Amino acid sequence: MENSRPSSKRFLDIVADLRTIIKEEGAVIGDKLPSERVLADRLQVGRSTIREALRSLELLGLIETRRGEGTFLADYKKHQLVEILSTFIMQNPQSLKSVDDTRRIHEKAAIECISNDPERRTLPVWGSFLVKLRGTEPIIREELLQEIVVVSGNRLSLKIWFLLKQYSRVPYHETMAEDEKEVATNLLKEMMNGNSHLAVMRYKDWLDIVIGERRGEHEC
Amino acid sequence: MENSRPSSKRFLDIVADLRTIIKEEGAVIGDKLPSERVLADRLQVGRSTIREALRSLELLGLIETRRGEGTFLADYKKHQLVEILSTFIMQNPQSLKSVDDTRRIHEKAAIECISNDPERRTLPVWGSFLVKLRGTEPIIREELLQEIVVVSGNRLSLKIWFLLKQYSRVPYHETMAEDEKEVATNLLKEMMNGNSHLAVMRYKDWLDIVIGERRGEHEC
DNA sequence: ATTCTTAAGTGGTCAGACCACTATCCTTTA
DNA sequence: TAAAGGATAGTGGTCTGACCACTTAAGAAT
Repeated sequence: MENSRPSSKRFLDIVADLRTIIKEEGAVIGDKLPSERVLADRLQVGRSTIREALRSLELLGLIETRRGEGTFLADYKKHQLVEILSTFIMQNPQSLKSVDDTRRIHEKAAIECISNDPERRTLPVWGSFLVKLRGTEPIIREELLQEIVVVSGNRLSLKIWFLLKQYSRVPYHETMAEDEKEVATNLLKEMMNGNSHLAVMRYKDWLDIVIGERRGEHEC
Repeated sequence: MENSRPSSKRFLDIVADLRTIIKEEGAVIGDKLPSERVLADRLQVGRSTIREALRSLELLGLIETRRGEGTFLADYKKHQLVEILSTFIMQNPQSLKSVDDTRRIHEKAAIECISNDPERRTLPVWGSFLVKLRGTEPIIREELLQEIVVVSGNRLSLKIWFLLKQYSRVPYHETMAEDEKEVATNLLKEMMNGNSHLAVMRYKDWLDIVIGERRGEHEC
């Protein structure tokens, strides 16, 4: 079975075999996998080969290992995909602008998504935000944007957004000023009305307030 | 240096150390890395630990190993971790949709960016594409989109797009049909005219052709 | 019944030994 | 001289066995 065409890279076969085992045993997220020694015996390979395969899957975020306990199926919805590449491929974070621009791309897309979806744009959470914006309580900037990106429903986009937020120079953790609240209110209203175009314009107004400069530049 | 806070997973530290070595030596794609035995000696760890790290990076497609020759920096743009994640992570159709949606977010943003930038939208490369689209030569789908994302100038967005393209189920490597060429032509024209709104609409027309279904859904 | 000790099981790491393969140098040969 | 061939060193691929650090749970002592 696993002997079909043994490639020159045994550990790659093991990766495939592990997939088979997981599937056959119907393992669910959080379940414990057989120990390295058991796997080595069952697949008739050395333990080091098993480990090379497991470590690869671990770096991918597919499994999780705990010393003294065992190996477990990880929640691959939180794949470290982006993190790995952010530390390896994207070794040139010299362009903070790229980070900010990309973050805005996702924010803008989320706003449009919600505006165009009758269900999402009528969620009660937006009404709650409107009330809070009218009040005097301090509101952190990222609260609103995070809710927007979350509600848009694209988990990968959300993941990327969270990552970029960390690298961003935009002061997302600060509270909103009064005029800022007004712009945010307009943004929400346009979004709830399903007018994605105007909602995006209000979003850009808000950016102007937060950042100050940059208007008229190409907005990439 | 590499002894700063050794985590419980040594091989993860090694992964980081390898990144440092690659960076310091200014290694470029195709360059040869030090041998496993040399690395083990230099980083003061066992060879198996080095191998676990290297195998992880190999599965990610970041390096390439050839028995008898050595380990080389791979071209991450082409390698196939597609297969791995499509069999592990991407079993969940929800994840697949996230990938496709996110990829479209970046494509759409790039189109808007270029449309709104007088310099970028008048680049001679678009004229070349128009000519090619009029001709009978086969054109690969991703050629045009890749050029668009490249020209948009956001390197981070480009890297994310490259990554997502690998995971995507959309047949980007196929050639364009005749009616497809017409839509692409319209997309380019609107973009060159600076009409981002219409350009995006043509882009969505193109998506309809490529994928077939999905129209009227909320487009996130 | 509680606490403590112990043993078994697990992942983490290392060292050494082969094997298979590749490239290179160097001898042999035509 | 030039080509063919073979020995050799270096590389990744794999296995074995041995520790270590840690967790868990069974069992002993209180």
